[in-house]
Amino acid sequence: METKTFGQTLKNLRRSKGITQRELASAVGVDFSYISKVENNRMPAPAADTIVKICEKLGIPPDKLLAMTRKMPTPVKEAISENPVAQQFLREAQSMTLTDDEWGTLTQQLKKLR
Amino acid sequence: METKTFGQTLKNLRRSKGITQRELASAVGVDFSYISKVENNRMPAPAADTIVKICEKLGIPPDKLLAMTRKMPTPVKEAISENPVAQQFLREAQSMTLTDDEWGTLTQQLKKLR
DNA sequence: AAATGTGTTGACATTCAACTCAACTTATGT
DNA sequence: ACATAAGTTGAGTTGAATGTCAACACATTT
Repeated sequence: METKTFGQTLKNLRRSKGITQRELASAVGVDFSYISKVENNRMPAPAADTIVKICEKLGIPPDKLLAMTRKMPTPVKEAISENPVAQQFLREAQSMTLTDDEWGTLTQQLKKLR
Repeated sequence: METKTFGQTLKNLRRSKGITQRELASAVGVDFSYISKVENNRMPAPAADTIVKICEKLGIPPDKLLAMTRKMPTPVKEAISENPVAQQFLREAQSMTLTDDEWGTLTQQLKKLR
């Protein structure tokens, strides 16, 4: 399981779409030199919301890149942090160290809720 | 439902255990004047990890105090944010804007998992 | 009353995230 | 070879989070 860095992964994705750093940067609203640094791991990964914008420009879902950074997009974070019951749920879940399958089960049950 | 502030709640808890600000502070690893400010709402609530330490010293579960803040302990945050499946669950949940009852139901189902 | 323990306040400090800006280098097309 | 496009690098900025330190006030004990 050779884990690539966030920067390398981003660089590959961007190139595969034939987009320059400048194009990506201006679409996202940051300086292109910042993209360069991120791609070369000179800086930590961007804020979650910036990652989401990057993925929009690249036309891909943000899940993979987000998961590499241990960051959460603002809407998700707020939805959770404003709700004590949700927090309770997450603390339980964490202390149980759920498997992926179990998370999947919960997602199913979540959908059945409506 | 008269909601007490974090500071007031902490002050009551600490006093009920007969602990001074200095004792608590040194057990937690912060300056006692910081505890004072938090108790008097001169500062925002401490970092989640600090709250956990406070509760350890007080001999109580951190849930109640944590729930009063919008913060999540590092282990919890990391466990969910580095797991794509968990993130997917959260994105779903967030987009559905679950009620407290629904979160409660999920917590029940979570416990039934084992 | 003096000493000691406890609490409060204002000003300042540190760390980190998340960048920007200007200058430079390298690669590419004509 | 030259111009232009693309990428890299160093230094500095801004703001939020999370505190520290010194000075003082109040309360309690001896």
